[in-house]
Amino acid sequence: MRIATWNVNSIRSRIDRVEAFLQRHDIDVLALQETKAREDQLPLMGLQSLGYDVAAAGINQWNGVALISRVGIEDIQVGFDGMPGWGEPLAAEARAIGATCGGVRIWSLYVPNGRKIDDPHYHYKLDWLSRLRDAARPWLGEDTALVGDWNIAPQDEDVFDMAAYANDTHVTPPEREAFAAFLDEGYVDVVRPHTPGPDVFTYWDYYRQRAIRNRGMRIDFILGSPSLAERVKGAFIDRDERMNEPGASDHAPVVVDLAG
DNA sequence: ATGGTAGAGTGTCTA
Repeated sequence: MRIATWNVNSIRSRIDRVEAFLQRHDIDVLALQETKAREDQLPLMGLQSLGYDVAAAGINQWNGVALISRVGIEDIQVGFDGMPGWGEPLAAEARAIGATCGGVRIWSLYVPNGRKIDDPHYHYKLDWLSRLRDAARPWLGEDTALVGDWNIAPQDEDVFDMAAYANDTHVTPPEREAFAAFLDEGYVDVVRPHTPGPDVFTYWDYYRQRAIRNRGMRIDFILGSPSLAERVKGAFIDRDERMNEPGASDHAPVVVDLAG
């Protein structure tokens, strides 16, 4: 089974590229972030004609998450118990949708950006991650994948220029500690072992021609529970999808192959 | 510190 995650930056403006991506790489399950569409705005026809079912959550033009699957979508959940995600002053957004697809529990996650380190959204980001970790702890014993845009670059090697991000979000010690806490609990970065070398970026800002200059960051991750990690046969970052301008999302898709 | 680009949808907000 082949699963992927992609911050698509509007599913409506890029539906042709989504469908091409699914076909080009023979994807079974695709988790999307920043769909920027309500459920009633989703472009479903083409996806359904390709054999995919869609589960999505989105309530405004900035966020939104979705799961696209051709191996079933069961037990769909939006958010989870005890976790903010709906209706709170800083959180009137859809940032997590989970479902069981082909026997694997997959969560499409769009971690809060944090904006600036003196912004309330920065603290909301850390709190959101803490609650996600609490929610995800019981899932360690199942085949679970936590995938999406984490808005954290966990290592210096994950940033094109650390000096450019001094005193900025995505690289602060508390954010890195929040990410590392998932690994400490037993979740595994299942992509890095299969992408050796320096080309690990998954995101290149639209500004300043950062894609063609390869000034990017690694902020999109697929974390697997131990049993899921044992099934991983390979992984890759579809850099070409990002580099094929114009019309690209600012993020590249990340793909993982599972045995069985 | 600021600004650069892109997408939502017309006012800016978000990233």
